[in-house]
Amino acid sequence: MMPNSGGGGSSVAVSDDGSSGGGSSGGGGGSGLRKGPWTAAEDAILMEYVKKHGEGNWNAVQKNSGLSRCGKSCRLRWANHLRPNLKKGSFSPDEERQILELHSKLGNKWARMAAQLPGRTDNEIKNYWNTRVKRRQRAGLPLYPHDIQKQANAFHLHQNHHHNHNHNHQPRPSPPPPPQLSLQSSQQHKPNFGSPLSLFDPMSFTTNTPFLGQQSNSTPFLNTQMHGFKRFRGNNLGFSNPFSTPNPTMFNQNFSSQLLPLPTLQFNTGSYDFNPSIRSHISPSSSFSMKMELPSNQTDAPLGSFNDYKISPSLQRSNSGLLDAMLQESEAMGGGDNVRNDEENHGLDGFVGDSLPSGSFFNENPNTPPLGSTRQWDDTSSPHSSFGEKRQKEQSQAVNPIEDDDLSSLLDIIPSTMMVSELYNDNGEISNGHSSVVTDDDFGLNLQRIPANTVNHDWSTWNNMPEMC
DNA sequence: AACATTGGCAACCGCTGTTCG
DNA sequence: ACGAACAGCGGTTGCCAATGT
Repeated sequence: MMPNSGGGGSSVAVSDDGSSGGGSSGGGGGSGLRKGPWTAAEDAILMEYVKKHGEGNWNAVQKNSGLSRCGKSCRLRWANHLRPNLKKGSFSPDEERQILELHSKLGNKWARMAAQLPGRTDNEIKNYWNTRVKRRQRAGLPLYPHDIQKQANAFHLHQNHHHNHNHNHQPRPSPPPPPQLSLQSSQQHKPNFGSPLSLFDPMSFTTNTPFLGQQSNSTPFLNTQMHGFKRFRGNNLGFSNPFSTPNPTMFNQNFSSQLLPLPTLQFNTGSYDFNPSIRSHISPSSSFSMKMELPSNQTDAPLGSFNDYKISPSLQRSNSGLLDAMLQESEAMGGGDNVRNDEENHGLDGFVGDSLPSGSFFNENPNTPPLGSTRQWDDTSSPHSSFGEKRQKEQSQAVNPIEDDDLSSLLDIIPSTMMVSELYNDNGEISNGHSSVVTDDDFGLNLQRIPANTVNHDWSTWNNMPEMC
């Protein structure tokens, strides 16, 4: 698909209130703030501002730089497009699987998911998921492969057990949500799929399922768990520098305990067990597909180098899930001990061909008409999907320098063996914080529309999916 | 060729939580 | 204790391009 050169947010407009939502976070209150797509000039201003002052205190951007954008908009633009080490382009199969696994465990906690996917933003993940949800929903297919489902069950059971075990020791500030399909806020009006595994079988899913009954009686994830960390801003004007090195001490003291969910969601595993009789042996030996693109058409201006960013001791002052991700990525990319050499991992940890483990991606939902024996659980049917890009695997594996019980339990469930393409292209990744420009001629784009009969590997169904699209 | 549908994505919106005076 | 300011999260919107009919 073409990069969105037009930019999403409709036409450029001038905001009357400037305070897009939330309290006063918009700042500036109605002084002709711009809305809509960002221009290169605006990007440059914002980049320059962050370069000088670091992240945080976004409302000061407008005041100090003359940028006619609300602080909220600045933060968003920075976080999603301008900050260093952002990884643009399609999700790799590894990343896609990670998203599945994380979503199965966390639900629509995009920011936390993004924290586990270096270089990816919550918005990206959210968009990916939403489009995928729509597609799979239309197709009546399960969202989670069997193995991920099992992992998620194990995870939640473990977490629940862990929680129960410590029940008398930890305050539980969040009351259970009302029975509903998701754990989302009351602003949600449309049917949604926020709950972990709630989309497992959309065709047969009803509010009477045991799963929901369990859920309704359970405590949701603690949405506020991160705040103690996120709000760890302090004495340096609230600024942080996104280009500094993470402080391991801070991680040990704050990160893990704040980041981790404490889900107590219970699952009725028996009700959602798939028939694993048919297995898909996915041989991801596909062509590498990775489009690199500007964050938008507005960022084609020279954005300057980050090399001269000052290293501020105020790094972790203002924080976010995105910063978490950055910190992790920084750790991964900085040649730390956790970083594994690319060369070591090529074609190793992943499964290849018939050795692909636990890939029983099927929906044997009795309510769903059989689609044939070749039906597979199929996510990379997404035209946005890509294959290969192995280095993301290393990144994802090297993500977490943090260890504690909860996080370990989470990470332990995520298999170290991810699907790996046999073919890949090392050029297909941004690692230096600049958006690589790959034109629409990028082969990855072309691959997305390859007819099934021209793709000579088992993943063809992922690209084709005649039943679905 | 024209129109409709779909996919992708940037940006906005509404809300909540935290910090600070 | 209270409210304003701030920061961030998750959901939604709306545009554009590609694809399908």
